[in-house]
This record gives sequence, C-alpha cells and structure tokens, in this order.
Amino acid sequence: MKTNEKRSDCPISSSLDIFGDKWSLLIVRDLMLHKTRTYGDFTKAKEKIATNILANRLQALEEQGIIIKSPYPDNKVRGLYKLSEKGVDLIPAVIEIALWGNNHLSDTDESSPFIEEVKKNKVKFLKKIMDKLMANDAA
Amino acid sequence: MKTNEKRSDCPISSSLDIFGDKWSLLIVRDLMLHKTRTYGDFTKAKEKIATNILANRLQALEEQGIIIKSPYPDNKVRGLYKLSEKGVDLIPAVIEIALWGNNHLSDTDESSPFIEEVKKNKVKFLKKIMDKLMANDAA
DNA sequence: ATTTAAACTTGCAAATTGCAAGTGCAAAAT
DNA sequence: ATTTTGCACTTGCAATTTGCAAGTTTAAAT
Repeated sequence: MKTNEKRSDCPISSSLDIFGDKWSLLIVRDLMLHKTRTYGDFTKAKEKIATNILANRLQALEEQGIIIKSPYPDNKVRGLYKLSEKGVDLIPAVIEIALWGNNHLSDTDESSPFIEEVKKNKVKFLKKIMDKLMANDAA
Repeated sequence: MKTNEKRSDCPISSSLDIFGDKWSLLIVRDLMLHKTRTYGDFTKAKEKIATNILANRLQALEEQGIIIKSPYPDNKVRGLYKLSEKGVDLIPAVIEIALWGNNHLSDTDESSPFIEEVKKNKVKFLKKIMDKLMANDAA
C-alpha cells in the first residue's frame, strides 16, 4: 500500500485516502454483519478477494484503528477480527452506500440480509446492529 | 477504466464497483457544494487530480448516469457538469463519510464549508443543499 | 490573422492489483 | 510420536491503473 500522505485537509478526501478502494468497506461490511471473522471467513465472501490484497487491507485497517485483531481462543494460528469503535462508526456510511446501490443499481440483491430492515427503519437498524457489535466487546 | 463487471449482487459491492476509488466521490463533493463546475474548476481543487484521471472519471460518472454534462452557454468548447438525481442521491453517503473523517481523523478541516452545518442539523442541511441543486435544474 | 486558453489526449514510468503457487506452523489424525 | 491436514499468510510475476509532464485541438479574444 502507499504512504499515508493526505491529499488535503478535507475530511472526505482524508477518509478516501484510507478506505477509498474497492475492498476496504467490504471488509467492514462483513464485520458489521457477522461481528467477528477469521481470515478464512473473509476469503469465503462472494467477491473472492485475493489473499494478498486481503492481508494488505487487514493490516492497513488495523493500523488505522478501524479493526482489531485478537487471538482466537485456544488457537495460536488463527486470529479474530472485529470492528473497533472507529470502525463501528463507519456503519452509517456503509448503510448509505448500500441504500444508494439498492435504489439505483440493477440486479442488486434485494434480499440482502439487512437492506429490507434498513429501509423500514434506518435508525432502529443502526441501533440494533451497534448493540449487537458492542455486546461482543464484553468478551 | 475497467469493464463494468460486478463482483457480486451485493449493493455495497456494486456501488464500490462504480465509485470505489480515491477520486470519484471528490468529484461528487465538488458538484454537491458548487452545483455546477467546468472541467477546469475540478483541476483547481486542492487535491490536484491529474487531467487524464479527471477526464476518465467524468466520463465514467456520466456513463453511470451520476453526473450530466451540458453545454456551457454561448461557448462550444466548455461543458458544464452537474449532478443527476442519481448523483444527488449520493450526497447522504458523502455526508456520512465527511462526518466520519471529521470525527476520527486528525487535521481535517473543521472549518470545512459544510461540516459545521451538517453537525448541527444533518436533515436540514441535506434538504437545503438538495433544494439548491434542484433549483438549478429548472434552467 | 494571431494569440490565448480551456478541455482534453498521449506517452511512459511507477505503483497497485490480481492470479497462482508456495511457505510456515500449529492442530488434528493416525 | 510421527505424519498429515488446514489455516494464515507470502511471494513472484503479469496485467491493469495511476500519476506526471507534455502535447493537441478547437474556439474565443485581441
């Protein structure tokens, strides 16, 4: 990946410096919907990310404090990835992107695990999913 | 740019297929804050986009129906770019990205022309900016 | 008619992506 | 106890994309 050079002080530009690519927010999506994931779980997502890109993005997101890697119980090889609070705060943006895609792009999965729920009540959904993710933090 | 291949039917993934890069949403940002722009205006933005990338992105966004290029009054060389309705609908996502950047990234411009206003009342800001952009459509 | 200027194009080097194998190490199986 | 399996990455390399610096084109101004 590239050096952490900011193109400007604009918050949008600086955000895109971090996750402005085709993969980073998909990793956030998977963590948002499943709360924790192993490396192998990510490779099983339907977009089929290459393993070198995955390793690179996981490291970058961890360095940025967006995700947290913790040890897998009773296993020295595996790691367990989850969203940090900074990562959880990305969920509203991800939701808006999902809504836009669902409204304006053809052939997007209407039966997506959460789109319907989001459309019904965005705030309620947000609260619910955040609660679920945070509950996990007690561990 | 690449072929319009979708990696999956996920609305997030499909959205990122279109604007998942470091520049596309900055073009949307500039149109969102200034309602119309010429090619040259974009090159003057502080992030200093290369002209070939700009031309490429403008074309891609136009092909996707996110921006509209119309002729500049009494000028056959210039064009005037503006957001389509599909593009205007991206504003909520851009706002969430801006808020995240402003909350979590250091050295982002607090005095950004709109951040303060968004923070005060997001819905009100959204309405205001959309009204402004739509008023322009009467022309 | 000549100059200026804005809107792209083009050529090329550098960085990033994506694919296909490989490596290393711990856990499970024998 | 030794082998085998499986998961988490690495590595090598070709293909694509990015970024920089110059063009080129066409219309507007002088």
